[in-house]
Amino acid sequence: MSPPRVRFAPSPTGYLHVGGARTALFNWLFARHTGGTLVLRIEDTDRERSTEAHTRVILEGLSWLGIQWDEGPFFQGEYGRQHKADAERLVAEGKAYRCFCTRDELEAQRREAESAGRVFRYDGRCSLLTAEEVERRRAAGDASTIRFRVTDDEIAWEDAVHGRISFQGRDLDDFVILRSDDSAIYNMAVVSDDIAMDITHVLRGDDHISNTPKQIALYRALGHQPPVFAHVPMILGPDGKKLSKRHGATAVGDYQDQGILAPAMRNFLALLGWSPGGDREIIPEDEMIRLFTLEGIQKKAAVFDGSKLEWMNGEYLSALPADQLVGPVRRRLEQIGVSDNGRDLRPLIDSVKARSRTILQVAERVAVRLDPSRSELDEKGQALIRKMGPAFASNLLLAADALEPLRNGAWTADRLLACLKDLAESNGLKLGDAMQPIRVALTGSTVSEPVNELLAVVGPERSLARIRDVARRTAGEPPAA
RNA sequence: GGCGCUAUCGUCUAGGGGACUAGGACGGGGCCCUCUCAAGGCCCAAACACGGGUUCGAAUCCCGUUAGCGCUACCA
Repeated sequence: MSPPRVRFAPSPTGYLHVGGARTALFNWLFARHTGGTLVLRIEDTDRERSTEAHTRVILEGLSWLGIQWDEGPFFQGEYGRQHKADAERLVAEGKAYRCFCTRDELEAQRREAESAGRVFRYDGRCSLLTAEEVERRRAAGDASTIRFRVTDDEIAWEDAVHGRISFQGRDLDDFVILRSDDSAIYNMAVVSDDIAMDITHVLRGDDHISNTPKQIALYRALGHQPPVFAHVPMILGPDGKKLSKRHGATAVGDYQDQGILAPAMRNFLALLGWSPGGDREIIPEDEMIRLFTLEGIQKKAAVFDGSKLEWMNGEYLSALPADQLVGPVRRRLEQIGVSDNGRDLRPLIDSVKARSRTILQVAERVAVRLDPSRSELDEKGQALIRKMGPAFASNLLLAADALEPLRNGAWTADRLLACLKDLAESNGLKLGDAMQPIRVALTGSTVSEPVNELLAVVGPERSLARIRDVARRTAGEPPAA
């Protein structure tokens, strides 16, 4: 059997949605796993809503996620002649027919059916037209569409994720395949293109299940073997409804902006609706490709859980060498207007990345270490100052004096720790009472890397200046109640 | 309404008739470690939608019910 050919076919009517991104990811994983080919096709036949900007954003999103396509991008809009030719061929073979019903007439029929409590299905009246009548009306310039003639047989297929799915032909009506302006309707265009591109496996959202019988009927009418269909489940918001704008971030670009790492996003998305079996959570790209199978795809829709994404991102962040974080962190620093003064950011990144979950957090914390005066006192920091009372400022001053001698050349994490321990001991302080005020002074918060390491990355000048500054400004605090 | 799909902890999932006292992960809670936090270690709470079958035996197979979702355009 020749290697599979799959495709990802987004319409450029919006940004790259996480659902679309996951569909693309599954196609890519399948292609890589099987040694097949991934074709990218932009379905831009909806002229009203498609834009080049959207196309570009979608392509960038895919690239960011590390999804490379092997062929394309092709633009469906360029294949209009083929779509039309296929539709007309079906008419010539009697498998489709010209329909002269206008939208208004159709609308009236629909309303009538509904008020009678019936389901509206096109009754096929135009299929009764004689060849002469059709010719006469076309010659007269009457607009017409082409409708596909659906037979009553059962249409079934073995879906790679759902198993056997079947529809009855009589539940379908004769659907339009070519508009009166000669452009193809989605189902026609897709089938025509998938045939032309030799697509062997169609992996797409399961909201397309009800399109599938129509498409299979078209394949058969066109004399082609339908591909294997694999309908992947939808992604839902926390309320169980289809994920949409009102659930917050839904575009992959949003996550990129929030400081999510591409490998984390990819890992998270892969596990939404697919499982290699067993307990795997963090799965590197090559493993993922090796383990990916259609059988591992879930039937059930999955809820997008942002907190798990963040956790996973934190895992990737901690594991990533600081080297690879310098670029993104520097970009973010520029965005928030912080200069790195030409400093090597790696030690700073190393000291904060284990405690961070996004690049944004890393950058924020690096910024504070670059310039402690940027820190903002948070609630816990305020609570500590209240609790310690005058001791907060006086311990700070004590520390500054003790640390002063290390200023020239001895400002290392080891020496700083030893010095702080001595300080606590000789003044009868608990280690925490010596350390915490420094932490708060430098970061505004009671949470950070070990204080000696913090001091080391901030450096002697800024540390000492900041400690004394904060000591001076808090010296007037009232004693604890 | 019609047609279709789906149903295991709050969430993502493991599970393919006995290995199930239903496992893991996120999130939540507790303890240990500890200058704080994170990490790490240990522990706790938390699920097979319901009802019928089939079977010696059912989370697993079948049927029904219920619920959720999708589609039902000269949109894609």
